[in-house]
Amino acid sequence: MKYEHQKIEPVWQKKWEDAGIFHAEENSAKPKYYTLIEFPYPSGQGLHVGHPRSYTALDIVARKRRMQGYNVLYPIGWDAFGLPTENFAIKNHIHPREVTKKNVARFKSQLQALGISFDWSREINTTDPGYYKWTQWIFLQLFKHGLAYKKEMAVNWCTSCKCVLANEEVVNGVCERCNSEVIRKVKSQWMLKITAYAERLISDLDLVNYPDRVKAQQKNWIGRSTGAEVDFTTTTDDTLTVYTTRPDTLFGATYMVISPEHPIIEKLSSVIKNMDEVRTYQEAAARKSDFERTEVAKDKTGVRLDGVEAINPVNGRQIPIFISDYVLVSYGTGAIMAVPAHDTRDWDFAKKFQLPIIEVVKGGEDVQKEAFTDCATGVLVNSDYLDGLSVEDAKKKIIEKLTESGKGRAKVNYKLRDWVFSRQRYWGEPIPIVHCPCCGAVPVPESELPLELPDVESYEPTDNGESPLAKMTDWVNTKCPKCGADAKRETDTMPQWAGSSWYFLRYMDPHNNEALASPEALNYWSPVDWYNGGMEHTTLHLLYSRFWHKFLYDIKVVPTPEPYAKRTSHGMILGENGEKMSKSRGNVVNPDDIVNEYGADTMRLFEMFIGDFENAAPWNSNSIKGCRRFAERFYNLGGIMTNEENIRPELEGVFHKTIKKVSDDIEVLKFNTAIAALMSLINDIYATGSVTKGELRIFTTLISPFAPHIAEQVWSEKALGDGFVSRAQWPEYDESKCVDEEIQIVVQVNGKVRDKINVPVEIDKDGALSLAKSGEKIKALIDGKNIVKEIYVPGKLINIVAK
RNA sequence: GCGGGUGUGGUGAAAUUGGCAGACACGCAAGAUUUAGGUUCUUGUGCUGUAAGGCGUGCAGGUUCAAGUCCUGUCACCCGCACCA
Repeated sequence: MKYEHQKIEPVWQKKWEDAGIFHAEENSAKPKYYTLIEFPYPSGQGLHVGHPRSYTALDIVARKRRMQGYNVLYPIGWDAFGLPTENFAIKNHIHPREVTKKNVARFKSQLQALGISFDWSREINTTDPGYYKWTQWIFLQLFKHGLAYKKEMAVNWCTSCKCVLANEEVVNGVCERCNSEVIRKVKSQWMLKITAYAERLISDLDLVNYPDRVKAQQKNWIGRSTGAEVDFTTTTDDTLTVYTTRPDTLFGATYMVISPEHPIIEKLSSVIKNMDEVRTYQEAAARKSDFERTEVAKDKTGVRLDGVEAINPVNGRQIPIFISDYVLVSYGTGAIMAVPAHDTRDWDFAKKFQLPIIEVVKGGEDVQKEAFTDCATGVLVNSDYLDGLSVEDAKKKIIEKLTESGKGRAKVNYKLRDWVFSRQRYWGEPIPIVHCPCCGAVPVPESELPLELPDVESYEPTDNGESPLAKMTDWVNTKCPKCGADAKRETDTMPQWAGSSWYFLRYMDPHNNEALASPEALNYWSPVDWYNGGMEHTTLHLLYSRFWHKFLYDIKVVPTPEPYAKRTSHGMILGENGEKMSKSRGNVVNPDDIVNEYGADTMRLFEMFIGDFENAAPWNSNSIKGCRRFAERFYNLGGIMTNEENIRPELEGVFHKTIKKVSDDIEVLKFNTAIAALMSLINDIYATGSVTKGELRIFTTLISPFAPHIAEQVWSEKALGDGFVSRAQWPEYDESKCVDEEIQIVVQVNGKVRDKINVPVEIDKDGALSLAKSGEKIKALIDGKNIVKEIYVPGKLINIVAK
């Protein structure tokens, strides 16, 4: 028989589906294991070769767990709301629902052709009203708990999508999706108070098993800093509060800077003599996009407020106040005290505006030439009662003093900002809120959920920045659920991140109409045991979903404080030229072509063999052949099978070692070396000219998570066991059989390998040494020399140091 | 600037606590079989040298009997954040 993947793969896929062997069991007595991959956005391009890297990896884990006796949940669904679908719909005048349906069908058939052991009976879709009913429900709970609020604010506005973007969606000042310019625009937006969870989002990272780089990146993004707030009074008797991480340098503050948007400017407009100049600067700053504002970062600009000064609370000194766009309104208090001697940005500004620079921390070079910013070594000077203290001690002391006098307090700040949650778009979950002239924002009653997306004639966003839903007057005009007065529905929709912030919960109980999932299902399946996904989601999806989950934990909907016990991350698959795959670069590989030509098993083996799972790897069409050959060599083993059940003695050691290696490597994502070990084993088997039935059974079981179709085929053709190999038991190894009786050790002279000898494993130092010295090569090298030292590492080497 | 990562043959890459650098695979070369070609099999394949030997994990030092691995310095590239006070 010849190995024909086109024939066997669809057969086994159908048999698996018919037998439902990958369905998670209800009410199972087995221990549970929940493996999760990031559900795909069903784009029009179809599956990318990057998708199977993650899916196959956790498929291997899921298949191994089933064979180890676990009740495994490995689900799949569609993150189907989103802009590309909507844009395609607009362009081609098709309803986004139809586009989604088509794309999902294509993705599904592509995934099924890969033989991933998903439980298709639990398939979900975020655009399904039965699903987004609960997305809306969660939003209402957030609203009721004061964590969803509406706010007039400057937002990121994509000029092409005509839509608000979250900070996370703006990359280098342009829209992450369409690369168009993003400008700032003041609009009323729904916000989610993720900042209320900032502290726990950091501290609870201790509860989970994530890679350090993921934890570091999340911490960095949340950006916790400790310092103090200090109240400065002004010559007009107003108060200006600043935030600083260096309260110890307060005596060195020689001016203040507030952001151009700071509200005190309006308050002081009658006092400020150069208001025209101030207004001009404010307008210029407002016109700048975030991008421009950071592009020209190094050149400081600003305007001094003429007619008002601030008073330093520790020494009563009057200092000028500037406005400058290097101070951000969105962080801290939107105002800073400037200490040019010890802050590089303040130093630049002071030099440009010829402001005094007073040294208050000694230890650096001349502060007139360069700011001294090191906190670890300096000693305080020119600072009254702080003189002589270290920076650390001075911080404590000044905060103490400020607190006593009521002029300041310790303060923690975060870079993380609240989540801009509304989008002026059609293809998203409607926000279930009614705006009533008397009652304000009123939640749609839960009994009326889902609030379905109405059909509209045109999905184009409007030029004034309103959602296409605003044109649907029949839908928009409604009654206030509270007082019955005429009211209007909220017309903004939720961002794509909404549906993906809780989808893993829905898989636990996907058809429930009474709750997002039953408490029993949540208790049994929570938390996700192993979640694999891309690094690009670390500060978006992963953070958002941790936030939602923590909120659901607080209101006692879910049983665990963290959603994912373990997170791992795959590297990208790059084009053959080492660049990111993209249409414009012409280096895209279509997974369908690979599956057709080489088969799903070869595709799976190749993607796992390609390199370190966590690092990026360039595609290499040549290497696929090696994996295909391996698959064929495995299939051909059937042709040299004998009917013995035992493992032959000469292969016993290598079999046990390989079982151990493959078992261990899967747990630590070393799929490449697991496959290498299997290749090596098959080479050893071929070297003997035959394979016993017992040996082939073990080999087939070991390879089955990687190449399941061909494994099933060999399992059934050679009658290796009952039913499916996918239901067989994972092989065990015997530690004592992993150790060889005779081993080769290396003999070094002065650290250089000169000889190799075979010794029994239990040999002692003297025995090994005398054996080593009896070799002709070694004899010649140490002859007539003084032996200074002899090192023996059992099982490894001997090193003779001779002079 | 801050945080994280990478650097090893012609190529993708391996390498428990420091202990044989290059497993496994691709490619290449020679041979065998079959053939029209491919497939399959065997052998070889880090560089250098006829050989013995010498050299070799970005670069420069250091520790050690022994360093890809530890320490100090340095270069290059990649990813994330970035006027966050």
